[in-house]
Amino acid sequence: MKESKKAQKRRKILECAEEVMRRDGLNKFSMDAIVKEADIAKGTLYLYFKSKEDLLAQVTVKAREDLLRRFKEETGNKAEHLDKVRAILWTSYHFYKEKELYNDLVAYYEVNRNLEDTDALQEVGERIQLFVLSILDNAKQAGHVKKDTNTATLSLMMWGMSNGILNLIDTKDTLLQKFTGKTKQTFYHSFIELVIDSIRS
Amino acid sequence: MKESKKAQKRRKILECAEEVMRRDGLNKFSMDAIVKEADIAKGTLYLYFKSKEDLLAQVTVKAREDLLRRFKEETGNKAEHLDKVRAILWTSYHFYKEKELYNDLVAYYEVNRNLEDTDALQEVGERIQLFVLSILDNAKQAGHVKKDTNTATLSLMMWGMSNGILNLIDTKDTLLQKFTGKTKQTFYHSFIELVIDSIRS
Amino acid sequence: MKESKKAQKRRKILECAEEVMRRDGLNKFSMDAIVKEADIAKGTLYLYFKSKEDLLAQVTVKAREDLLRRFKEETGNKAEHLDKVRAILWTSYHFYKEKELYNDLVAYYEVNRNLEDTDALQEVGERIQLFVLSILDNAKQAGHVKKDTNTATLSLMMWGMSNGILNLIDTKDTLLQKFTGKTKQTFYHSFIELVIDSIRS
Amino acid sequence: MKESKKAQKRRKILECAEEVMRRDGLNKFSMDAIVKEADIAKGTLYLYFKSKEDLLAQVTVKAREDLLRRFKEETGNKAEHLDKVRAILWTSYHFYKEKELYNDLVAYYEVNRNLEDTDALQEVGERIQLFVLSILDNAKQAGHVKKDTNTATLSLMMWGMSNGILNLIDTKDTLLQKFTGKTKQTFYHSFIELVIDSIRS
DNA sequence: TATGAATGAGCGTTCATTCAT
DNA sequence: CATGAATGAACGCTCATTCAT
Repeated sequence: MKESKKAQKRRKILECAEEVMRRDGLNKFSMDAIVKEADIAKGTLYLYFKSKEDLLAQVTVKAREDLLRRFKEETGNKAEHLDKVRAILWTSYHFYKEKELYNDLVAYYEVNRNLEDTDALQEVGERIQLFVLSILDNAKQAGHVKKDTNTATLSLMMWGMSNGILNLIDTKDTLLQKFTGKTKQTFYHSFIELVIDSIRS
Repeated sequence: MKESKKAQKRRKILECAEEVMRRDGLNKFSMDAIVKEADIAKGTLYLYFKSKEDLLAQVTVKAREDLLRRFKEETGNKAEHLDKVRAILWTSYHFYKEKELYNDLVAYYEVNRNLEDTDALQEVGERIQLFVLSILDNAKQAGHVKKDTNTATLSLMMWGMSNGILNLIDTKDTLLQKFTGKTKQTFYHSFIELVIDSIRS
Repeated sequence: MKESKKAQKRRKILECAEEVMRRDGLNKFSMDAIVKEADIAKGTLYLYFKSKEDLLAQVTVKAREDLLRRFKEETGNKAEHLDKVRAILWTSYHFYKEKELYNDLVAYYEVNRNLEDTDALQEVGERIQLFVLSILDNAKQAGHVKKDTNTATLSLMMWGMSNGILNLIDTKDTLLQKFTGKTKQTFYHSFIELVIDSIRS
Repeated sequence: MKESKKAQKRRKILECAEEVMRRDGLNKFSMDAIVKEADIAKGTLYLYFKSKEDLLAQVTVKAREDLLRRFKEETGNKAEHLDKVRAILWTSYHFYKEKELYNDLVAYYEVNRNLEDTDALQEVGERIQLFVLSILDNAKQAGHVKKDTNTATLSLMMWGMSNGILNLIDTKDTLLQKFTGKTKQTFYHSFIELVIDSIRS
């Protein structure tokens, strides 16, 4: 399986790239650092990824795929429909706590508007949306969510809002303490309940 | 009026810097580009701003001050308490549409964790929070907002959520169309009503 | 006395320049630092000194004049001819310990060959040589120095050698300790006695 | 022989660097000039030397190694012990005449106190001292040098004095002519005999 | 005479990308 | 497939000097 060997190496490089990005920051990391971390030659890196931007996009795709997998795991555990919704939001929180890189990637793409989502990037984004949408639709059908809720809109809105809250939590810790006296987790809990309140029937 | 002449030039440079940042992106813009845009010599730029980071911080301060001014103007026009809250959120929206740079700046400082907010930067951030808080407190006192609402938490949460939504609107337009069929404005309207619903008594 | 007022300011700037050169080093100091130290405007500095190089030359002239003055004081105290010669060499040592800048200046001019001695610089150099020469000639005439000593040659040689030794003392302290176990002062003493031994009759 | 090819290029760059330093001066030379002289790209220079300071240190090491090699050659030719000592001093003279850069390098590291000698730099300096010391010790053991001579002290002193004299010769030619009428070589000869006189038994 | 804002060539260094082997 | 030496444009920043006021 030559095929699998190549894929394996690709995965290894991707993991090293994640590590380097986490360590050095999305604005500072260099291709050199990745090459060193992965213990490969400069040219080899360009054999697998055609540019720095491409590598960044593929790391992002992987991160989003990981997130989707976690969504599925965590919602699978829950019986109640609204708990599944809560699980989605808490997973975003925990995912960010474990691998803050993910949220950096989101923000990075937002700041660098001219980096347009690649096809693969869009595709996994859509898969995430579709999954969240299915959770919401089921909850609605089961009557646990207001009849007049536009689930598609809500699905996207949850994504936007939770990213915004996570960024705030991540960078405005002092302000958070000073104004609310709450921990990050308590603050995020308040956010989740605000969302749930506004949709529950 | 020597004073005013220097201040005038400073303002001019700041405006050129804004333009360049908008055009080239916060991660890509160069001091050279600003120098060229402002039609001044390299050294002159460093006469007014001691480093690239300093310049960035001062542009951010200016943007936040502009935002606060707009908050005051727009809430001043409204009679109803909840309309004042709506005005805050709509102002963020319009402000971003006119000067999308502002939201990038917010996110930028969030992505670059080790760029610590300067004193001036923090101070204006707090002034914004305090202003929004006063609006919410008044609304609560007047009985238009639920008794059990934690206004300080809400104030911060509104900031986080609206930034997240604005980023999403800005970068995921295709997704927005595909999933909801809504315009940016309609989508943002839904967001505002979700917030209002969850706080009104 | 407008004249004296100008001369006074010139002297003040010169002293500030010395201070800055001592503090920041001959290779690192900037005209800005001098302007700040002397509390004058940039343009004013250039009113008194036509360039950085000119300023450096004039500081050097002043340093050499100070050295010559000290030579005269210290040799004046001594009765014995050979003690006067010793006094010359010890004065170089103490002068360097108090104002190491002097030796830096010497070295600086040596490293920067294309900085040619200005007329004023040469002139004070010659005055120093003539003074040392007169000390040596008197000692020779008094029979305390070998008859066949070429005093002019010796005078220059003493200058060269003591500068070399002072530089070595200044920068190779570790080597000095490791190889000889001597203090700077003891080492310099050995040097002086080597010189005296080789000329005394 | 990949190894040798890299070493060869390193040597070539080192030689070009020497040439540029000689031409432009140790305080003025730029990395750009070296790149141009060696006809390589800017980045290539940094592939071989990690900074300007590193390059300077390595050029100095090379110069000192060359000097030591010459010391060994020239002393090897001589039968008499004192002629070996003379050979050391004459070698310094000739070495400086051929590659005046060497003495500048010595002085440069002395002027720039905070450029600490790297390990390699110190090590070759010590090797030189040890070699000279061995010459002096042999001469002493053979009874050609005074019994009470401290050879370690003398070894260092010879280094210091000859550097001082060479600098003087190099930069005070006019003074030398005017005061002594001697050529550089004759003057240096006088210096050597002064040293020899003061140590011979 | 004194000022200090303005200049701009120049610096050391980095790094994404290429290509001959 | 893999290598890693080589590239060179671009970067943020400095500073001696000038000149209009």
